[in-house]
Amino acid sequence: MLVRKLGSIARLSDEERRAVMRLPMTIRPLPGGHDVVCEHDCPMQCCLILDGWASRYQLLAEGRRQIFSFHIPGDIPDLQSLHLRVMDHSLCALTPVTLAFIPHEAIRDLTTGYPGIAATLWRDTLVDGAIFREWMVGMGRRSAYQAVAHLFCEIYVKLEAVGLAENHRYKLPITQVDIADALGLSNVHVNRVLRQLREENLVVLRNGWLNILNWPELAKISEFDPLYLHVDRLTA
Amino acid sequence: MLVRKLGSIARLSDEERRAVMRLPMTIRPLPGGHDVVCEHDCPMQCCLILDGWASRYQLLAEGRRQIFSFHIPGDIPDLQSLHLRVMDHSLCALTPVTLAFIPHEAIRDLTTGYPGIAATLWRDTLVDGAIFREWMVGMGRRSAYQAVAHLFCEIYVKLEAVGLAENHRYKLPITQVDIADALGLSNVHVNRVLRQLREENLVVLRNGWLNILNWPELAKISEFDPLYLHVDRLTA
DNA sequence: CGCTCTCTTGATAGACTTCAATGTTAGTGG
DNA sequence: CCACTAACATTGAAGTCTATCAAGAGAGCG
Repeated sequence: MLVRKLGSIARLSDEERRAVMRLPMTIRPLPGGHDVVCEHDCPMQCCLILDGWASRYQLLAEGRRQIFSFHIPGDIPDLQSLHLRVMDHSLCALTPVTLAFIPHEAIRDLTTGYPGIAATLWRDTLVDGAIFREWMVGMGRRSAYQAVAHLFCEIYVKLEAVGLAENHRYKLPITQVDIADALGLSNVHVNRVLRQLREENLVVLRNGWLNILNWPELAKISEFDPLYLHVDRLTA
Repeated sequence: MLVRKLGSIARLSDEERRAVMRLPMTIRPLPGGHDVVCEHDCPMQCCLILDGWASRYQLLAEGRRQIFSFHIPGDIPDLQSLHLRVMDHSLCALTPVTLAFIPHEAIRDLTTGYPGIAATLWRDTLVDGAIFREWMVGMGRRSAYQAVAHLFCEIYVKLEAVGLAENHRYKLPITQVDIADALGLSNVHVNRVLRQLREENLVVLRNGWLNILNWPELAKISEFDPLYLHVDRLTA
């Protein structure tokens, strides 16, 4: 899985591929809703998502919550702990997940020995940052309607890039509250936006499945430009 | 300058220090308001800010703008171009700036030869991302009042960390429009929030100088916790 | 079957925006 | 030294988007 992920970002030499394969991993399932790491933790390992969804978030006073990102299989959502000792946010499983834990030390040895792999992982954190910026645009300068549409576009492109979605349709195992906390909205308003999107025959979200009925229009109204996802590396 | 910056993040060995000193640089001044790199550019160099302020931003339809970050001397605001070919946002000088341009190739050679330096720069992009996340919290889950206060706290800590501010007072060479575009607000509302902060004897912004009159209270109302800036490395 | 979680909808309220006008400051040139 | 300009800051009034509160409807689960 990791080889596949890294290979999708940059070409790996055979030697690099073997080195990645040698990484020690502890595979462990975790039930949905459970935290993987919490704010203020100082983890000694990173995790690779083999199956399921996760999200990074932070809790604030009065029950407020901000979700920073959604993660899908192939992601390493806590790669930052490799170089930042203390977690400044938490990571939780949105669904039951299967995680492969890799000790920091092993990753550090790998990146020291193979600068190309270091660059590839580094690039991953840069894309991570690019997605944060795009979410900032959504919260700061887009309407709730556009923001929700944009999120659905983004998730589709990410899922499709790793072969987990096609035909503008995908499993979206998150609640409306999650969407609200990701976009800085209230759950009530998310519900209304979803209804509007449904009534306009753009998107239908039902029973955990998202169906994009009119992709061109959805991308247009949300001003979606996938450039920031930088999935173009190999095709460019 | 670069040595100082990197040294403030992690200890450099003498050899690493010498390698950094050998980096080829082209120093060039730029007038305020000018773009350094634009969205869709494919730069072949990064720039280190020697003097002045810069900001990263994106323009949207109907004159909307989202500012992603403010940068001060010592920052390398376009480090992402090292690994992401196409710029997904722009970088402009907020004030007249002095920039040191370093070719990508030189940085790549450096990071390949010195994994410790690679890790240090990588860490820098991780902190960059952490700041984005905190801004997301501000736009998504904090009131305008809190968000403005939080921004002032953040900038102070960043400036103080590089010795450019003390006594809870600093030069803030940005307009209210800039603040609005950074926080996803209107300039009118920023003005009102500033008035409120002034009337409550918390912060005064006048003639480009920011004066924090009551730091503890300001940090408290904005829920400011500097953990996410990760300036603790050497002291921890 | 009852419990809990999530979704849905209406009514009301508040935060923030937009529009528009005026005041202020700094810089420029006569 | 003063008029003139341009950019930035300030204020009021009106409007809109989104939040909050509240209540009911489904859906999944032991």
